[in-house]
Amino acid sequence: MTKRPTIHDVASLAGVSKSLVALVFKQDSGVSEARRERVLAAAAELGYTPNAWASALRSNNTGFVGIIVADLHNPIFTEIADEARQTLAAKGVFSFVATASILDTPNGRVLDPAPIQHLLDLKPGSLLIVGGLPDLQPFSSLQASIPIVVALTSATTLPGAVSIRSDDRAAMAEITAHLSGLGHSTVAYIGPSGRTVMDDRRRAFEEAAADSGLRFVWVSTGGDTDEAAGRQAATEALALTVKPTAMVCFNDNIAFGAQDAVARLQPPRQVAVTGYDNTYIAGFERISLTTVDQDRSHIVRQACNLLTDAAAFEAARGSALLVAPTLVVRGSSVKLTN
Amino acid sequence: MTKRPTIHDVASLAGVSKSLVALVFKQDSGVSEARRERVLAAAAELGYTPNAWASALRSNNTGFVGIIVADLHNPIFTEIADEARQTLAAKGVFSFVATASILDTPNGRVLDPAPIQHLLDLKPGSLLIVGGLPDLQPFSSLQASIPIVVALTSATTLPGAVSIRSDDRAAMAEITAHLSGLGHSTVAYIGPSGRTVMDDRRRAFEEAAADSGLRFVWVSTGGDTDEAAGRQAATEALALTVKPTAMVCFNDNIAFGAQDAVARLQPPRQVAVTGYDNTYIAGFERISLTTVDQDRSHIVRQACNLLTDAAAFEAARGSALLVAPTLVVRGSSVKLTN
DNA sequence: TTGTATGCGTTATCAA
DNA sequence: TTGATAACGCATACAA
Repeated sequence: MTKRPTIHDVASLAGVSKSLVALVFKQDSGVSEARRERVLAAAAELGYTPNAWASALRSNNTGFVGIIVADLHNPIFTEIADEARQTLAAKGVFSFVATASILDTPNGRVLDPAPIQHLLDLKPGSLLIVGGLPDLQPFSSLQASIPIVVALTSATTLPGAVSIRSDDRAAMAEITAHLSGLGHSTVAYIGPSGRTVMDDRRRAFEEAAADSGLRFVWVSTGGDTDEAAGRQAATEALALTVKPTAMVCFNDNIAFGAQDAVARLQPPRQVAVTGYDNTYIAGFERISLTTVDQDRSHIVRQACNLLTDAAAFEAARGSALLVAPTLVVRGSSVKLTN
Repeated sequence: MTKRPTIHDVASLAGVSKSLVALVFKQDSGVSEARRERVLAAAAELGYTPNAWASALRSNNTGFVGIIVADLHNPIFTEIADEARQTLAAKGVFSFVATASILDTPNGRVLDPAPIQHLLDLKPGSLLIVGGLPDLQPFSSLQASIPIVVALTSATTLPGAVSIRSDDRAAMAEITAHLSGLGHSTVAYIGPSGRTVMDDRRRAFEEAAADSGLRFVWVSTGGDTDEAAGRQAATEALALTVKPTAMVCFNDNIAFGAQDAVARLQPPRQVAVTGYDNTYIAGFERISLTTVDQDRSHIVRQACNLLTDAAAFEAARGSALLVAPTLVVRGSSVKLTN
């Protein structure tokens, strides 16, 4: 194995001290042109690149952005993470994505501290958390020292963080208005409970549904947010004695499961389904899911700005930014027929 | 900010030397029960966890598995990465997922070396690469020193690595037999070219199609593998003078795009579509995509075994393991009607 | 402008 | 069995 060249190797090849090499790779000024070129040439010859983590160990600040994805299975999480990574890269800021790991224990779901801790050991200059985590405890001691932005959920237990999410009340008002306009009067809400977004969104639905004069029932998916849980809960909802003619789902994944449940109905029956997130799948012709667009790029832009501009973050610290959602109407929200 | 406790803090609280604390956290034996308990108690009180990267710096070996995901947009990549992470965690092995970043340059697509380099700086004990990368250069100097496993593609430029992928020839033979059994005789292949899996899979299709006596045409998606490229290429294919009655797609994402193109046909016309990967989306009732199942869990199990068992890896070094695929027949592969 | 010394949190080596 | 010391690759204060 060819060992990776270090600052030491470059220094000895260029015939200078290690400090000088460090200087060349840090600042623009403070080193003479002649030496700078010698160092750069030596570095190029050896193929040297700085070891960012060794430097982090020493300086306690690398300036990179740590990105934590709550769940790889939800496309909107990976899309946001990926877009953030690209946006930051365009600004010349490096980011590192880590995925959270949820452990199923007898006491319920717990956040595995290890992957998080490992990312934090890397000493990120700021942190972006995408999606809801069972537990924000590992970050509580950090919120004073680095900017933390939480996207797609609110960070109630992290008062020093900034959260950016779409306005659920506005979204649910649009959805219920849309459905009642289509003639629906009995609607089921299919979604989980337990964490902030989950409960907030459901309550937002319930208020909006009441305002629109809809009869509604909530069928829980437990703590799950995937299509399997959606399929199961929707199947239950469709078997209720007071049959809902529309199902409003917590997110797209659950809605896809609900669509499955509708497709399997015997005898066939048309039931409207709506989602939340506008993942790319919702736009497929065969899916055509009416859903709420969270304005991904706006969320990402805002998040990246806060993550890289300390003053902007301080000004926003502790606030919960709401982004205006848009209802994307597609074929899944069918008109009521009888 | 409360600083994270270090080995130093634990040592002074327990009234022992740092070396002893390190020993306690390293091995089971070699330290007296009395001291071990004192150290453990102190560590618990302070909430100490070792800083893995500082230890990597010194020991040159952390034992963790680095996982590189080629593309977050493809569900099978994230699913494999996630399942590998869980499988390794069950074995008590920590893994860290990094996502590759592809840069669009005038010279075509290039792998951004930075994220890769950063992961390698962490000194993984072994490496899992999920999906095809434009360039395996950054790993060439590494293949002698640590086990590298490449999943879902072959590593032609990395002779020291082990690749695990499904048998494209077997899969394509099944697909073409299935389609010709349904009465199809003119089939379009929708897929990219340029990298190994891309070209291999296409050639496998062409051979199988010829063997099955099918007429076929290839409509390229360029270098793209997403649904937008699939939609576009499939639209072209459907407009050909010799109209294909079936479209075999490189992967599920492209197939979803192809399904979109079919759905938009005016006047409506039934065209069979097949995919490759059996992502969870393919199983949705409204999608019902006939596709090739790569036997995810078998691939993951095999990969994780090689990544954690040095002897097993050495025995397999340089080989390309083929996993038997299964054709999952669903509603999208319609019978030929006229 | 350049070099020396020291420390980040850890492990490895060697004595005791 | 335990402790002192050096080193990993780098950054920073300070001296030259």
